[in-house]
Amino acid sequence: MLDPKIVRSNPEEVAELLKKKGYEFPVEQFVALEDQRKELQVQTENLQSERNTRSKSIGKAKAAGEDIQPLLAEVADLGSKLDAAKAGLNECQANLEDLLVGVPNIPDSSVPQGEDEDDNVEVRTWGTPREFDFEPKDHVALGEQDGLLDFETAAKITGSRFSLLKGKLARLHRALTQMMLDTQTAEHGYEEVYVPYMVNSDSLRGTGQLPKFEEDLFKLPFGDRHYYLIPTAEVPVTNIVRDEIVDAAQLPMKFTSHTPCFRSEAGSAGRDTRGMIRQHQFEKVEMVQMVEPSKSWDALEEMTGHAEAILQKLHLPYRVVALCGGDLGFSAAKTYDLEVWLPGQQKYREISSVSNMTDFQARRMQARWRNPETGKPELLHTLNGSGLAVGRTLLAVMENYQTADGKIQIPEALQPYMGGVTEI
RNA sequence: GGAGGGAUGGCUGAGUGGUCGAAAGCACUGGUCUUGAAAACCAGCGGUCCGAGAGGGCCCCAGGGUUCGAAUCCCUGUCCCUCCGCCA
Repeated sequence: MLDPKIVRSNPEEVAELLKKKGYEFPVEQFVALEDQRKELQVQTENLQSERNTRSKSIGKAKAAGEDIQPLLAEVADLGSKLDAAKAGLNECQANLEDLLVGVPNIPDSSVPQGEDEDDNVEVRTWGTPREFDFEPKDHVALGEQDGLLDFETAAKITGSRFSLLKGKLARLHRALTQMMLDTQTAEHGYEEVYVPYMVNSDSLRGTGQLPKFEEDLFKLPFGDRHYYLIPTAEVPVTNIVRDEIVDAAQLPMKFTSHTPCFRSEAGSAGRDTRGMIRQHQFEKVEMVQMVEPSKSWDALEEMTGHAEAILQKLHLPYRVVALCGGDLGFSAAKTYDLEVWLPGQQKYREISSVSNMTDFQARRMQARWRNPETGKPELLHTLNGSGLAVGRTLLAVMENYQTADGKIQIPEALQPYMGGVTEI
């Protein structure tokens, strides 16, 4: 959520900044609601003040043994007036809340202008795409030739957009996960956490998936409410600090977690239907940081490096792109995507996304730290990034490390995790 | 699933329907003392909203209710703890 004070004081300016994200902020509607709120709030608070004063005097009179009947008569209709005022105020505040909770984060000034992914800006590249002296296959062809990657059986078990890995390929998937976790914990200082894979709606509201993006989630009835399968570990991990005030000494908080991710992929019918690129269920090693506000931009660069380190260990060529305004997510102020080279598609494809959410999620979550300089609780900044998406890394390894006879060589960094296996 | 107990400020923890936003301790901040530190002593110290300010409102898990007045009484829900049962 944006800071209501800032929105109130410069609604036009906020609207202008949000245009970069392709979002039209309803200035007039907001200002009208805000004016109404102010009036109703003052009115309600005056009535409350009056009730409090009078009730107190009744208490005093009673203690002094005086007759309180005349005083009771004076407050006779105060209650109903107050109820009416409160009801009006509540409704108005709910409307304002609904409006504000649907407004995306303001993009940072360094975010490139643009509408969609075609306008993203390449920041740097690493490595050189390998030259093949044969026609490289894509991961589907590679995996299906010996039945290690089996989409048909997965479809039988569940449906489309699920995958079944077998044997050494399943192990390679696990090896990647372990290598990523070990790197993030041992080399980059993250604390590993194991978290629930189902979350409540408060958590999703905190990180910004709700209320606007419910159709992207798997929703499970539970008693008289719902739980949701996590679309990313960002949700449970970031919500660790929801409704907390942490000491400055605890910052930065750096967590990493390996979880499955579940996405309904609503609205993506027909896109990336071949292979493991876009699945309802996939694994990811996530990095999350909670930092003091002045440090979040440095943290964004640092975290991007932490994701890059994995690709570098695997010697996978990639590029870093800065997302343009139109391609930025709802909660993000700035995002770098890492795109890995896929020989099967002759394209760079997203494999990680690292974002600074500034105080946007923290405000929704009321995640704060005590600033030693002011002694007051202030909002944290939150960041998250994939380090990395395991399924996509697996297929990147398959395609980049394939041999002419259809085998897959195991990158050196993974061999210790593969029990010495060097080729599949 | 059954039977009980609980939820109060950053933390621990008192609390009578009426100056209770709330004792006390810890933590924190400032001061005295000290070469310095510790200890001791003194003082300060919840959050949030509206307001230029004065000031005012709200918040004792959440939502309802009773009442002139609720942290305190009643109802519903959530979470935690203990015991029994079941269980990977």
